[in-house]
Amino acid sequence: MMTSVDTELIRVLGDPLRLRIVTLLARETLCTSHLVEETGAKQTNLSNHLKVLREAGVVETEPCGRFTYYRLRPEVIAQLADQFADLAESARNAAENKRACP
Amino acid sequence: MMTSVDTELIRVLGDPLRLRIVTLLARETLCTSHLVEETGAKQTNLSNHLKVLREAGVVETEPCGRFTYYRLRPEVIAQLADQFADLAESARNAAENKRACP
DNA sequence: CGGTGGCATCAGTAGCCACTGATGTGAGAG
DNA sequence: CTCTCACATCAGTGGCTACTGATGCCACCG
Repeated sequence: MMTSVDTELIRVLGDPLRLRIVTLLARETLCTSHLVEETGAKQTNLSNHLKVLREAGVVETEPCGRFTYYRLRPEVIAQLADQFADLAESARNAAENKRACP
Repeated sequence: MMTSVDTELIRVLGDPLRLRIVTLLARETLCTSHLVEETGAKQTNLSNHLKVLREAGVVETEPCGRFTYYRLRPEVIAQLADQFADLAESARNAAENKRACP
C-alpha cells in the first residue's frame, strides 16, 4: 500500500535514450550492436547507459559468445506501474483533503 | 496499446524533492507554506519545483486568498501507471523474442 | 492606506551527468 | 598464435539544472 515510489529508478528511466532502450527491449531481447543500429547512438554511450540500467536492476545481461544480450526485467517495470497506480488511487481518495491555511 | 511512455513526465518526477512533493500532495491538497514546513526546503526552491510540476501538468493550482493550494492530478499519474503496465506486459509477452546475432 | 505575509520571478553559482575519443579485455575466426 | 570484432572502462568536457539570495507582486489586515 504505502509503497513510496523509488526515486532512483525513475531518475534512471528519466533519460530519453535510456527510456528508448527500455522501450526497444520491451519488444525483444537485443545485444549492444542492435541497439547501436536502432538508436544511432555511439557504442560507448550505449554501454554507459546499459551499465546504469543494469545497476538499477532494470535489465539483465546474457552473454552469448562474443555478444551480450540485454533483456528487460518486466517485474521491475510492473512494480513501478503498481507504485504509480497506488499513488494515483491515493490521490483520488484524498481529493477533498485540504489542510487549513496556517 | 503502444503508448510509449512520456519521457518528459518521468524526467520531471525523477527529482527527489519533486517526487516528495507529489507524494505529499497525493495525501492532501496543500499550499506552499505547508510544503515548506513538510520538506524543509526553501520557499524559492519549492516554488521553482512547483512551477515545473505545474508546467508538466502534474499538479494544478487553486488560489485561496493569499494562499495558493496545489492539488495533484490523479489522471496524469494513473496514465503513467498504465503506460508502465503496458510496457511491462509487452516485455512479458516478448520475453522469448531474441534477434539473431548480426 | 501603509504594513505584512504568501508566493513568484530573476540572476548567479556549483555540481552533476550525458556524451565523446582513446584504450583495455576477452572470445572467435583464420 | 595473431587478428578481428563486440563490448567494457577510463578520463575529459560541455551543458543542463537544482539550489540560493535578492527582489517584485498581490491580497489581506490594521
